[in-house]
Amino acid sequence: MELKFIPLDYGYFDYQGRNFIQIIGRNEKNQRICVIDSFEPFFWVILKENLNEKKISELRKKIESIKLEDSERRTKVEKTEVHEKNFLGKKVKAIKIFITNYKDGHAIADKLDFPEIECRREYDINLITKYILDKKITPLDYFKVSGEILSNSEEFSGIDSILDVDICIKAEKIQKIEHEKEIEPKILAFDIEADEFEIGQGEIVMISLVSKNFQKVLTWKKVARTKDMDFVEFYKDEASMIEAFVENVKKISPDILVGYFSDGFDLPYLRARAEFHKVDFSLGIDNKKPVFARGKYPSARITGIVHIDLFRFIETIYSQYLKSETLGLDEVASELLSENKIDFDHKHSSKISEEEWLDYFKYNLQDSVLTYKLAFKLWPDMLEFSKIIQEPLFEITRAGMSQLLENYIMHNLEKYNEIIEKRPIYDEIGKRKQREKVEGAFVLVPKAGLYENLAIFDFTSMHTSIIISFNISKSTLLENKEKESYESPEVELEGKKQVFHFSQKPGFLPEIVKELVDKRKKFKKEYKNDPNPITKARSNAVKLLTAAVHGYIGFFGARYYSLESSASILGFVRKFNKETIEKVNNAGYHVIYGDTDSVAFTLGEKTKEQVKDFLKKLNSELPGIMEMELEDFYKRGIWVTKRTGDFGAKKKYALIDEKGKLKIRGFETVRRDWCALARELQDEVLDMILKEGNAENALKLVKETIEKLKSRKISKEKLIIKTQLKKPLEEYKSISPHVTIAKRMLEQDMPVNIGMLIKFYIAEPKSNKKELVRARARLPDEPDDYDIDYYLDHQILPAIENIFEVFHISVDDLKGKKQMKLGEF
DNA sequence: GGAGGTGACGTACC
DNA sequence: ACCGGTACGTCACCTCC
Repeated sequence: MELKFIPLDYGYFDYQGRNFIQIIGRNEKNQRICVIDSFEPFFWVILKENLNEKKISELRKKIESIKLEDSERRTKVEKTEVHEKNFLGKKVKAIKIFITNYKDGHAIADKLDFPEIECRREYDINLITKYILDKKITPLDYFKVSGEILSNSEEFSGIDSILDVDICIKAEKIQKIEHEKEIEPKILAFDIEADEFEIGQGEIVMISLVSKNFQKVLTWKKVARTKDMDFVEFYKDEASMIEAFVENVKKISPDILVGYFSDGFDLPYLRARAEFHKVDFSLGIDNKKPVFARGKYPSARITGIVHIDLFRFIETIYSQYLKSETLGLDEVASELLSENKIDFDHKHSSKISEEEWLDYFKYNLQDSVLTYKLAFKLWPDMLEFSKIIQEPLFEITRAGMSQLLENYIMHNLEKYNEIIEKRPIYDEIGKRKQREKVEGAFVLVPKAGLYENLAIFDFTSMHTSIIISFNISKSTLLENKEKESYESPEVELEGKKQVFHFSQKPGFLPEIVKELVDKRKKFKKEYKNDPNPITKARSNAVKLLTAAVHGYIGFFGARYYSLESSASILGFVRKFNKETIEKVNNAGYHVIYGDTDSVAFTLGEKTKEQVKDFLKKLNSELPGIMEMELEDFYKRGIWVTKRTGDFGAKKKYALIDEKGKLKIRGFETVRRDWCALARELQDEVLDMILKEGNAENALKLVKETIEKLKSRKISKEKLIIKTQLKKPLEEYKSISPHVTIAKRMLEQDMPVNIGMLIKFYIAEPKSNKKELVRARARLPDEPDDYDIDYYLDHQILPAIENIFEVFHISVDDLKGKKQMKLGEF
């Protein structure tokens, strides 16, 4: 029997002490397929140099006799093989050790303390990753599998009758085939509403479910049905509502179950309530409950159904493409779908009036509708990440950038015959985290002012191109200088100034990164020629991976961590930026500013053509694949002074291009922790100044705004300050306004969660005494008067003062009041 | 008891 | 534990005189 399938979900089970892989996927007839594949687990020991054949064969005998007696299984070394491999770029002899059960890899490795062994590797890799590496059954590709169909079979303790699949096949051979079209997954979105925010503390009032041609809200509240409530199903109590949820999931049988923050809220809540009522919560196609992984980032895994928490994917990966200031469902849906959540004032279900229930149901349904639509919107990105990195969707949607890149690297090492380096253990991580920081990039102090006629050059993928051009990595770092080697600029590391040398023999990591850069170019072109969501996602995915390489090398949890490499890369970054600044100045331009990989300068008398020719010349002088590009020409730009000190502020500027489009960096306008009034005013002031080249109209606007503020004509909405709560309240050493407000919210039984934006405004002091800002902070619905002086001195003026200073206009001019002279007292 | 420095904190840039 | 260094600015907190 032979059939086609696309792998979606990977799991494994033990049978007679051995590991078997259980892949759940779909075929072209849209049937759900389970493929069971064997897996021969193995890891490596790398031998010390110069061992003779006899020694090696003696060692193999010793290794082959290893058995694990105290294990719950009978695990032993099944066989060994000797291979010529590479490890960290060096040729090594290694023994491949096959064992009965991968889960005992650690225990067996612990017994391998023979003096002939240099080190043991690849027993710390996730079993599924190891399987994909070994057999190349990569997620979301098409495969042809031949083997025995299991139907009411005794095989694997009757697994085929337990699993809810259309076909279960025991694989003999699996072959990748050319894919016809991308899979269109069956997605089911869900969302719950509960009475208490604390998980399990209240009752779940309703659950919404949305899939293709399917919209439902399940509830147990006794509400009089109105004609608009067709989508609502009523149940006798919370327990039977949860049962109905499980039944619906089983009936729809989706490939993907998607929620928004469902790892942290919806699924744990459902589990807690199911446990409370002793309701069966077996969502898996194997009739098992979801498996919850605890930790800082909890996750919920369901056998056979890929559970995706969209919030997780957006937070770690997709947020860089978004403008949204918060990553809540409402704002993200608004940006990506131009659709919003339904406005509904959340309250305890006991306080909801008869008429309000319909709105609450609609609200709940809409959340699932948005989640469903977002899942489709982001599907190309999840698909492409999964295919490029070759890891399953569940992992891809939860991994950080470093994890993704590391997986990409691991899945691309075979070509280099490399044995995979170990993950740092606890002690090592501790050591790495304690080390002092390496010096970072260079930022040029700008001279404050308004400038005309500018251009910006920047290096394309600077850190990554340095890694490739100078072959920088853990494995290419030389202990001693060699004749043919790349030399880093002098850098300070561990208190001493030093220079590092890297081999000119290409290392596997820089090579893999180079391939990534080539793919980036290829996919970018592909997208240009054929713009669609898939080509766009593909191009973006490699772009993100390419950009993450330097961060990965300096990340304490990385397998290929290398502090020397990181310090060297940053040394080159500083060198090239400084050199460029100098060259630009020497060529008769005037450099205004530079940060890390960029340089901004005025053209003076020079023409654009001259600038472009000059760029060509600069590029011809750059080594390796390093390259600079013209970011753009700008009509005007403004740099301001710091509020403390009278020199130019870094990372704070505004530019206007020739089409009149503004590019604002660092200013309060782009900071979400400033009130809308200050942000909008600053934005308009910058716009006027950059368009007009002078401050006259802007000054008028400021004076008008100040007058409005003073006469309380500004709505309170514009004065709300939003600050994120970053940690549990009790961990704050310094009690700032937003912490005070969060505490008050808690007292009023309002939901307070880590990560949420705390909103408040500043009211007039109650007494004459000078009160702390936090004493004057109020919740948005508290009815006090806003503090005019606070908003003037702490929001409006700080936001615009330094801009006007460029035009020699002082604060007193701004306030529009004649100054009190000393003589008047 | 007010001035000024410093640390904690949040946010942005690259 | 889940990319890191540079930088700005606010507010609370502490010390000093």
